[in-house]
Amino acid sequence: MAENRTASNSADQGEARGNRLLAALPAEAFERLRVHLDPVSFTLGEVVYESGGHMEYVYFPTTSHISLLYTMIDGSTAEMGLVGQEGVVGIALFMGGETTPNRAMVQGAGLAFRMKAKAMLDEFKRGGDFQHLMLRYTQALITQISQTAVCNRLHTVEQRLCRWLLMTHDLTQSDELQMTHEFISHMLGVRREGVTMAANRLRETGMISYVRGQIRILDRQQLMAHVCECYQVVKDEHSRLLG
Amino acid sequence: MAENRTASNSADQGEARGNRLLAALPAEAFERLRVHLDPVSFTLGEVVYESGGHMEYVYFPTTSHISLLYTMIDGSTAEMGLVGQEGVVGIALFMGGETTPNRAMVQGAGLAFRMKAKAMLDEFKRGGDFQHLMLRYTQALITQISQTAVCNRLHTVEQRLCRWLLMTHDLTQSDELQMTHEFISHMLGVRREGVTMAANRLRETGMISYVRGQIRILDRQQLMAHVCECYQVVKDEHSRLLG
DNA sequence: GCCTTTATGTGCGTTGCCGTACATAGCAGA
DNA sequence: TCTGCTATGTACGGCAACGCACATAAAGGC
Repeated sequence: MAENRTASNSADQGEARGNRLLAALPAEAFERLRVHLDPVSFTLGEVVYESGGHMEYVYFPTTSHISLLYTMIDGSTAEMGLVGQEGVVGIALFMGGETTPNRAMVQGAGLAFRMKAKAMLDEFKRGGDFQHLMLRYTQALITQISQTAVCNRLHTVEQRLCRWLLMTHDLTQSDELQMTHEFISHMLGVRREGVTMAANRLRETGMISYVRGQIRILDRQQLMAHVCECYQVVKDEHSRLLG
Repeated sequence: MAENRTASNSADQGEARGNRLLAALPAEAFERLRVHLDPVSFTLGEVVYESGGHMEYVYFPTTSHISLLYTMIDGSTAEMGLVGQEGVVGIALFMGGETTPNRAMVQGAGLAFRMKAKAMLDEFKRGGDFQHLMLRYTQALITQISQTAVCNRLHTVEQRLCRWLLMTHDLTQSDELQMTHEFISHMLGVRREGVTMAANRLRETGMISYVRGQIRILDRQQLMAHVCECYQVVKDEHSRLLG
């Protein structure tokens, strides 16, 4: 999948502007980068980076989105962040760490544009708009991770499920989300049954519907009314930094 | 307190090397920065930055340490990170965000060296060792925050208390930590009674002793055996990036 | 020495989530 | 159509942490 890149042509790379970070670059910087951008198609569940593994590319998602996860020794997992068209996967490459202790996994199938670490670093080291944008995005991601830390501590599964559904919906081009309760449970770091119970309550009040791995968002307004403050904090901080 | 700075003299600023980030700088870069470094004495509970507030300085702690906290609308709080002599407070300034939604509060009284945002940014924009060091430290901090997110979700109060005591001990020059159960409860985001119960169990097994806001670390080995894996993950990643 | 304040200890009922077990219901392939 | 697999529903006991109330104990002011 990750290998279905075409010969670089401008039609492909124009679509890279579907990623909001790339879209925010001035034309001059984007022109320098576009030859290094290759489209990649991600499938659900695909592992983009393994924890501590070698990172060859950074990825700018357009229609895909990717979870940043940590896996404990006992195998239990929890998500710390979620990256879609508003961000970039692989910040460790420009932060200088080369790798991270986290796994990155595709949570929504779709497209991304990848760039070799070296090409990205060359542009980063120019110290211009690209660097500025990457660092501001990184700060937004830090806010997201921080808020996840606090949210995990202080809010219920039901509230966290609302937040997670809203975040995922924001990164998805449709009201249909393809994911099982089991999958969500690994993201929220809770039991599958806990997700089933919470999802059931959201269904009873008409916020969502679902059957076998197909969740439909029916009433965003009501979800927004139900979610904890964390959702809005992260969103506001993101628009302050990159809006 | 924050105003007891002396006329800049080299004796003072030599002590700035007590901060490990400043210590890791090559002499040439440090020489450029040293005239901008002013010693500051922090008292327990002092607020360094307010959430969303103006940030005039970055701070390089030497003997003090500072908590990064988030406060919910209902007043409940939880810590996302802890910064001492190995780090710097105010990363939002070089990340380009100017502020953050977090509060920074002094958790251990002591010294730090502060630098005006502009002077710091001038050096950062040179793109040399200073920038490199700041970014690598930021990545280490991201790991700490991430691990806190996961730890909050998956581990018990007792395990998290062990982790927090060990982290704090690492940043303190003595085995005596001055903090009440009440204070710790705000950091861990739990009830005061929960801290009392957990602390009591650690005392019964001889790991710590305490009376009225004075905690003494008696048996680090046993604490290490009791803590969740999160402690070591953060420490290892920190040495990988900055060791 | 007494009084006040602050820190810690303890009890009690409740809740959220866990671990486990098993039942049902869609869907796919033989 | 039957079979098997996967996704979801439900139940039960257990435990960790909660909210609340109040008891004790150490330090400090007078």
